[in-house]
Amino acid sequence: MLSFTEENYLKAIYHLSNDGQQGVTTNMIADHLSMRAASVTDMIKKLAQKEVVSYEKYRGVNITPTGKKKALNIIRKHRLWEVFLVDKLKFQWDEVHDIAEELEHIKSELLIKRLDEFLDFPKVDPHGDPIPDEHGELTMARQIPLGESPPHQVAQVVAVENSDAQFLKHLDRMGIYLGARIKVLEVVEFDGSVEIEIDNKPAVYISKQTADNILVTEK
Amino acid sequence: MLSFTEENYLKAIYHLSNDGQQGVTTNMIADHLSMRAASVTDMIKKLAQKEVVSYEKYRGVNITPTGKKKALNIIRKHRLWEVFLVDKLKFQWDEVHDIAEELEHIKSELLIKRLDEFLDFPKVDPHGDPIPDEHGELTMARQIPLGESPPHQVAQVVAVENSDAQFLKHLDRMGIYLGARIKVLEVVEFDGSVEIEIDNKPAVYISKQTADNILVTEK
DNA sequence: AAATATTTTTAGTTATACCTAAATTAATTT
DNA sequence: AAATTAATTTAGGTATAACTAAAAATATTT
Repeated sequence: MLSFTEENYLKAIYHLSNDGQQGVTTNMIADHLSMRAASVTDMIKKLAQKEVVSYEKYRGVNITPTGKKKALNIIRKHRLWEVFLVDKLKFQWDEVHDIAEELEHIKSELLIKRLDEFLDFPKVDPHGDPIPDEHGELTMARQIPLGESPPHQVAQVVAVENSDAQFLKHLDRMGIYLGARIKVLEVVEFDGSVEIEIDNKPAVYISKQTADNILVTEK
Repeated sequence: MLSFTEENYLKAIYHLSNDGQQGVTTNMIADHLSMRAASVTDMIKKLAQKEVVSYEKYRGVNITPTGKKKALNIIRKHRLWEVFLVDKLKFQWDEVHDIAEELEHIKSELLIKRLDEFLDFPKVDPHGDPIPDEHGELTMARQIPLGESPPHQVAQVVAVENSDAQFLKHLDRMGIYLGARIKVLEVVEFDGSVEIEIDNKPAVYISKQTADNILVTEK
């Protein structure tokens, strides 16, 4: 059984190990969780002893299959609660992250089973991120940053890389939302900003930083 | 701000101080929380410093007005979550306590406001206990026998006058449970039997004897 | 009222999860 | 390859919330 804190570390390690080619470093974890490197080293040892990560001194950590399954289960709970908050309690999709961060640690498999049922087995959360199934399987379409979408082809917003309230507010002001259809007209060489058409409305420019944080799938 | 643990102590003290004629003793709290008396003494000092209880050595504790308000807020959350679990997620009323014990500590006033709305402002939990309002006011609604509930107005089952296994089994078969919403359609002159609608399902008749033993509050 | 029993508190210990400062290892420059 | 820089770990410390054992205060019996 993992503690609240251990669960948060494990989730961070999962998110930071993109495909797990090489180990996640101590500093990466410390940054991500706003914690000091020394504290991270302590916790890594505990997680290694519980066999949810493998760890070699100075070499970073790798999540084990057991750990990955546990991480995906936490993510499943987080995303199901987000769906609940938006679909049932009428929260905005940019308001739900922090609350779900707490709800995801409630311990009851039956609760999650019933919640899933109540929400009619959603496949994605309000940010467009896929919800792992009860076995920890994640099935999803390939997601690419908006700037990499081929020009003059319609793509659909399915997720954001950043759940910052400020960023989400910015998207809202620009008229960009989950499910929006966007056509890239041009990527500006100079600064990487992107000229786009949202839902066939007049073209606008968005910064490279914004474009990088919007994930789309080809339609 | 109180920690998870402090909240649990405060709740225990509230429950143990029936009207607060005299102080709650260290041992009472220790028993109630399955903890050692020495640990309780430590925590009491902390709670006294935070001014949610008043404390005099060897004399037990009394909850302060501030503390009482906080305790009632936690109880409010607990009971609202219980309503959610039973009404929406189809749990049995005897399965929900432990889960609500965790959910009650989620920190978000907005969440509770929205949950209350979503549940249609329930006045009692699935065990028939009253839900404090957002100001910490506990208005125990007047309990009346079902037969005296005004026709065509929804009432909620809050208690039974009779705890006979046979009677309870009968209620169960009829689909009547604590927290059920019942609308009286008509009281039959001839024999006093009552035509009711339970949770908006097709109307049924119950005998006068049964109706007299079901206590409801107006919703 | 003295003796005994019970309750409560104090003092000192443990585990968790964080921290700072110093030491060590690894990576990068020169 | 040596020197410097950066990353990581170790060592030791703090706060929280529990514990045991002993001391002190209160309550009950005789």
